[in-house]
Amino acid sequence: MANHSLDILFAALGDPTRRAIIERLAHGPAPVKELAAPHDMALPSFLQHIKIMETGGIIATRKEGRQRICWMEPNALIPLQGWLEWQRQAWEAQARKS
Amino acid sequence: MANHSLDILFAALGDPTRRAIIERLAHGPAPVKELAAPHDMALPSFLQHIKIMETGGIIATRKEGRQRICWMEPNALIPLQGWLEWQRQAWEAQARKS
DNA sequence: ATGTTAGTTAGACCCATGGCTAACCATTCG
DNA sequence: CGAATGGTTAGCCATGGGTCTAACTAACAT
Repeated sequence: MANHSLDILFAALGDPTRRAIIERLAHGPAPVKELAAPHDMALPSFLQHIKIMETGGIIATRKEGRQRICWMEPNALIPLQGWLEWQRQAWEAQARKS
Repeated sequence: MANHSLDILFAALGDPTRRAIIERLAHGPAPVKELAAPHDMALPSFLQHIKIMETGGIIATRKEGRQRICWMEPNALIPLQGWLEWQRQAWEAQARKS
């Protein structure tokens, strides 16, 4: 079961900066500047993370004046929950047999 | 919230070979040879994946004769489910406000 | 004792990732 | 207009991840 979208999603969440962005956006949209503020990192480096999550479908963005507003794509993480749940159930089914 | 263990867990699941190993082990323990069989890959490369998951606490292993048996560490993935669920709830709480 | 099986260790290689600076646009403010 | 703000693009660099081959060890089979 080589699922390319799981590759991208799991890899995206493997970085603490990106998880922090998600944690922030879960509470509502924000411009790049505000998202970047807590991360001691040059803006271009930070923007890279934004782009990774946008192309991965985890967040979406729109240009508004000179700002770029970012927000969660709330269903993006469902495949991950699905996969994890699947594993858990497979495990429990086999554990019950022994 | 820089959680190092989430780093390791998410990164581990970002690789399709490693997810496949988990999917297999969810159905019960197996020796390295059997795990490696479906993966067109040299044994040392494959062993690397095993080691990553073992040090990440996702699987455990024991030497048995000349084989090494691997099995799931069934609670390892709980932090991931926890984090995902947390995000989902944060999102829903803020969505309700608008 | 010899050969075969199943891992293991060591070393090398390549490319993707994550970070930087410098220079450049586009929008808004005074 | 001119300066400041918020992003963006381009190019560089170091590190790490995933792969390989070659050579070695430990256990089992004959």
